[in-house]
Amino acid sequence: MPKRVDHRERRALIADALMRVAAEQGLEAVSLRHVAAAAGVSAGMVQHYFRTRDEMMTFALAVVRERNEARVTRAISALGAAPAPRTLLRTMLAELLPLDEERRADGRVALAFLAYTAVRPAVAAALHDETAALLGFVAAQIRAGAEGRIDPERAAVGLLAVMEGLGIYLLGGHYLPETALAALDTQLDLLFGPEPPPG
Amino acid sequence: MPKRVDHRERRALIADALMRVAAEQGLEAVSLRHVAAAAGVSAGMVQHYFRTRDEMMTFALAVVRERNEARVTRAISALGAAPAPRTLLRTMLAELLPLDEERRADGRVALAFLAYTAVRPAVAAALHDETAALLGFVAAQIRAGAEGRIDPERAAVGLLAVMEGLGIYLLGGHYLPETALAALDTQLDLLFGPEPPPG
DNA sequence: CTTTTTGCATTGCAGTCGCAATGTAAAACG
DNA sequence: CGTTTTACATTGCGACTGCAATGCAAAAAG
Repeated sequence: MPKRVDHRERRALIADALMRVAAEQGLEAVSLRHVAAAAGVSAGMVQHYFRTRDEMMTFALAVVRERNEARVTRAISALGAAPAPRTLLRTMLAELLPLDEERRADGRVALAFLAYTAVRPAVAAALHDETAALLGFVAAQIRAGAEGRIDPERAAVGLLAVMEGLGIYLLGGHYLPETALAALDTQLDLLFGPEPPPG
Repeated sequence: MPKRVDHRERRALIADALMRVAAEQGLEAVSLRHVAAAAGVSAGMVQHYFRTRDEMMTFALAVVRERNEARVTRAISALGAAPAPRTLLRTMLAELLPLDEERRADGRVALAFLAYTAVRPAVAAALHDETAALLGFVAAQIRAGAEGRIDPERAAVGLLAVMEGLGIYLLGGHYLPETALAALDTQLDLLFGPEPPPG
């Protein structure tokens, strides 16, 4: 086996370029040649690492999900051991919101993929599992931290929906970041009772 | 002026076909020829009523928004005079969720347009105004109906976000319609206090 | 050394795209 | 009547698309 190169690295390089194109011009502008140009490589090389466009798209979708997962994991582990459920949820959900330009770019790509998968149900299965896992985690936190007034499952569905909806509105530029964060805190107030965050 | 035809009617016919194509295959499949085929007319006729593709897209986007507005207006007026704020909000928000196949199709198109406008900020201004108007209305209802415990503005942002997020998850097939409705009612419980709906 | 496999570049092809140009039929106007 | 204006239909062009095919250099294998 000659000229060993790191396949994952190359694919990640190409996927990065793809996401740059998608964030700036939409998924419809993602073509072999555009991505190649954005990555500064030849179109043939892109074709060498992704035999079809769909294969490239699927890989990029996986990258988006892994990025989000890494972000959440990092933010949570930075909280130290056994944080309060409310703090944990607030940290996690705020991390998932497109509050800075980097996350906005990722969010635009995620939104484009959301519309993409809405028409290709086969690809949407992975997202389904991700939501289910997230939902279970959030419900557990609510169960642990909130008073027993409300059904944790239902409250978790609502809380995740708030996060998702705020993300959409933020991407559309309808709200300022502080408005979205205030709405998120208000939602947590409703679930956990009013509690001014320390610091 | 010869051969008088109703321009609005023709444009609506074409826009209907466009939305059928967009709902089934995504916005990227919306081309002059595809739309013409779906409408059962020639491509030249489409070009006669929309000089550019962008003009056609913009018109279709307006149609989506008008459909939603009409749906909400109809559902609200069916409530009779002076309904309770909570009832009003629940009716309105439930009407905006993609709970049946017709609204799912519209929702897929709306989602596609959302991703579309995320990359074309100039087109997004109209959506911005719509959100602001909706937000003011929801805030007024909350102010009128909920106890003074919470800031109506923030609560309105959260409530709209819940609706939007539930819509996204419903389109992705992550939740059943009854799960989404239960989450919506839970959210209203949080704002207005637990109150079993009559009937 | 030769052989073989891999990495990548280039080229070409069939198809689709938006859009302009052109043609034609028909109806209102003078 | 003729003229003009509207409502389409058809054709064609340049640009772009995904993708297959082909070529070629370099490095590992024997």
